[in-house]
Amino acid sequence: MSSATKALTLLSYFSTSRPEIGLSQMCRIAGRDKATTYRHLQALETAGFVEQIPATKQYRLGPALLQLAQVREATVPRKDGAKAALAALADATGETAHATLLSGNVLYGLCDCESPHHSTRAVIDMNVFPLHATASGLCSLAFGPEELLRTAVTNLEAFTENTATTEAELETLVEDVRLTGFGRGDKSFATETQGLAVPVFDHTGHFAGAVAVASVASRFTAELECSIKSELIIAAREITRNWGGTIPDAIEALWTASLNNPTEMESTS
Amino acid sequence: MSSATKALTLLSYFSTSRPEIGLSQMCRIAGRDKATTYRHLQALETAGFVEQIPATKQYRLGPALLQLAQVREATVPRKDGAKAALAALADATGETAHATLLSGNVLYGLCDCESPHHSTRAVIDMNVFPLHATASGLCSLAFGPEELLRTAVTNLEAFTENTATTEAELETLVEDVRLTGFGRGDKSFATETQGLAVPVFDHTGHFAGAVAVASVASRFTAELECSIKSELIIAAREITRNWGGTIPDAIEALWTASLNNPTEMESTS
DNA sequence: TACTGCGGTTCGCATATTGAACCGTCGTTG
DNA sequence: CAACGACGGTTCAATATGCGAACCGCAGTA
Repeated sequence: MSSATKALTLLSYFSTSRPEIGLSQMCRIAGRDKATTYRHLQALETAGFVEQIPATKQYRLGPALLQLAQVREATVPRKDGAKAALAALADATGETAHATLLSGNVLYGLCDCESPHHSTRAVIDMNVFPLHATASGLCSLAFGPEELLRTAVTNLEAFTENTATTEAELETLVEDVRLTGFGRGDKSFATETQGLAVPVFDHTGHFAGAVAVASVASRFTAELECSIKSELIIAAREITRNWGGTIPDAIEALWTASLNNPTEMESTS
Repeated sequence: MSSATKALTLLSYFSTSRPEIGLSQMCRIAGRDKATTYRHLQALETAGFVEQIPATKQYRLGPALLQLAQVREATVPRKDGAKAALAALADATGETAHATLLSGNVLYGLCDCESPHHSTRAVIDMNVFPLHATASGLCSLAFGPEELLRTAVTNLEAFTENTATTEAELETLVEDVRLTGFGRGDKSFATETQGLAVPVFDHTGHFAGAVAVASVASRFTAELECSIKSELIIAAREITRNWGGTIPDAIEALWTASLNNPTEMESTS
């Protein structure tokens, strides 16, 4: 791991739920030496990727990110194209909706949207989505590039007791996604959440990412699932259109079949 | 310069006008070795800060930036607070408006807004604003931390023949800003543009950045200048309020005086 | 006063980083 | 078509660079 990579990974520890991190705290989180961490934070600071709050000496994400994100959006304005569809999806289902973006072998969270409909809701606070344990990740494995599966099996971390931890388990899950057209995360990432995802495609015609709904497991019923699936399809079409792609006919057919005989499809898993 | 810093600086070469950069091109721009640049780009890629377009092998900014910028915005939503005011400013003046943010010793562009009023207009395409050559930069030197001037004089690059290139020249310019409350960039950064800027303040009560209007030199008249100044003051008050700060009374007084006897003030420069 | 945890610094060692040189491939051109 | 140059990517010896244990001063506190 290059030292540049090490420095950059520090950034991923910032999140909306933990926006400010002190030096010692960062050392503990990253599991690295204080001097090293300090130098890395300094490097990040000179580049404007973090800034130090003078009062508390804590670090937080810096303004240079706004710059670069702006350039990225101006060049590849995918986030804009997803926002409206996600809002509609969250509103229609009453659950948290989010979109993910595959870049290389990594699935990044792009944008998420909570619904105010319930007081309890799933909160998306991730930068990178594990491929083997989330509905979006399984979608990527099912419809993304084939080599993705090879990288996924190298890290089958068990997030819950439902996480697939063997290559065989994972392959059955992926096969199920290929049959139904829906990625399912049945408490496989967090014990309280139930995820459903569908793939989206970009102008190259390839798999580009996924759009998903994370529901609270305790209120997840067959009716809700059916409703979420319908809305997911609408959102996937919308986002795919915005990104200049089209849903492959094969997948549209899967969705139709899957919605018409849900029980038969579920029995295949 | 740490290798992390070196890798991070590569990111700053991306801009809306140059969103995709190949390996060799990046080497030339950065003036560094090919192998080194390649490794740096790889590190950036694994961190999601750049991604490689499979078709052309060129690199462009990656999706991880969107993540982090989102967190930054959620934590310190300054851009949102400036957007509306900038739009109003651009609309009222018919010129390009922008806001800058001081972090450490560097003045970053935060957000800009072009007015559709004229067919020719100033285009803001900078990540970092030179302190000695822009209206916003002079504002920072005049009202920001004192040590800023020391770092500014270490790089007095001449962008045009009007750029201040000696410490003495720069100090007269800064002194003028301190007397009038307005930063002026009289074709000091580009030969065709005329900038006017005022400082904005954040919740700490310190100088936080500047809001500015960049006009096309050929249509810059005394009337336009007066109009821009009035609108700038309105925008500065608005943005400062949004950032939780207040305009120091001393600066409000400068503006009032400067607007009442513009000729007398100009004679001091 | 002694103790703890904090941000920040020092310094010798060893490892990760460096860049000249090299490779295979592509599109161009005489 | 073969020679050419530009490109992305790789190798390897040399050494610059990053590393971390130990240390410093400070602030809170018991």
